[in-house]
Amino acid sequence: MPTPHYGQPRYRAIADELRERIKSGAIPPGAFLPAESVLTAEFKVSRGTIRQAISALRKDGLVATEHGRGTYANAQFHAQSSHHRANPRTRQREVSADEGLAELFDVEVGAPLIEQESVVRIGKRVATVTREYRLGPASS
Amino acid sequence: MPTPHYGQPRYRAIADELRERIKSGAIPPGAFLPAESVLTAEFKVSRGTIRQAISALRKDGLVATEHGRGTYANAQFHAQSSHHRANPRTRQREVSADEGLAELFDVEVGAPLIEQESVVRIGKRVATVTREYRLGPASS
DNA sequence: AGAAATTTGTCCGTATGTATC
DNA sequence: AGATACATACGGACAAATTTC
Repeated sequence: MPTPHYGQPRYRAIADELRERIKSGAIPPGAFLPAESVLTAEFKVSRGTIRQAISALRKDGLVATEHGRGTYANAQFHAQSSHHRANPRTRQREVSADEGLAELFDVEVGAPLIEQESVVRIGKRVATVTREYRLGPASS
Repeated sequence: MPTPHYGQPRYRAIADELRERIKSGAIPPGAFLPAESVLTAEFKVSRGTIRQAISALRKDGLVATEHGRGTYANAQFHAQSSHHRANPRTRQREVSADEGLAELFDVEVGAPLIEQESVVRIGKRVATVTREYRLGPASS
């Protein structure tokens, strides 16, 4: 009998649980989370649900995932003013609309937008950088 | 708010948008479309709707899907190779690297980069603007 | 060097329940 | 009632990157 989702969806509950483990230090920065297969066993949900939960954490910048390797907790505090590059392959932040974006979105210059930046590396070299813009939350 | 489908259903609007991206070259022949999960995020619709849209493109022969790999644009001998540059949703230009880009690409601030901008409209509204950066020609 | 195992990425099909036009 | 669409969830299969043997 699949899928009653009264109240809170399971993927969100799982995301909360994992977030807690990271913030509490049970999963220290840099350490890998259990594999998806392990998490499905632990929480007794399907893999898709686990992936949904992890996806939420990734969007929050809490974790990063690498194909064939795993998902690990990010060191997210003390982010800037350091001399060496961590590896944020994707990053979300709020920016002000430049002239071009303002015109496209039909907002004023300087209006808040959400920028999602992702970096594609080939080997160590950066191949492409993609910045995707959406309207900020303060818009209907 | 779920489901106002005045006039055109959303899956058809999304199919049109994707078709446009392919024909405009934003998704060149052979290139993969974003994954279903990415498209759900981009268009803010459910997976079922995305699958409906892609299914339409597949029926038109515009794209092909391979299990476990993804969906890619077909090498579509564009019929008569005519001149349809009416509504360029995508645009390419040369820009100067800002601080963030310069660091990622490991070039100086102000170095020339190629920016490819594409605009996704849902109905008349601009949903997302994507700017993709690559190194300019002046780099080997 | 090569094969196997592990792990994530992606798609397939299906299902339940809700809501709106 | 029917079509459209949402969010959630299942289980399966194949693909691809990485690690281990």
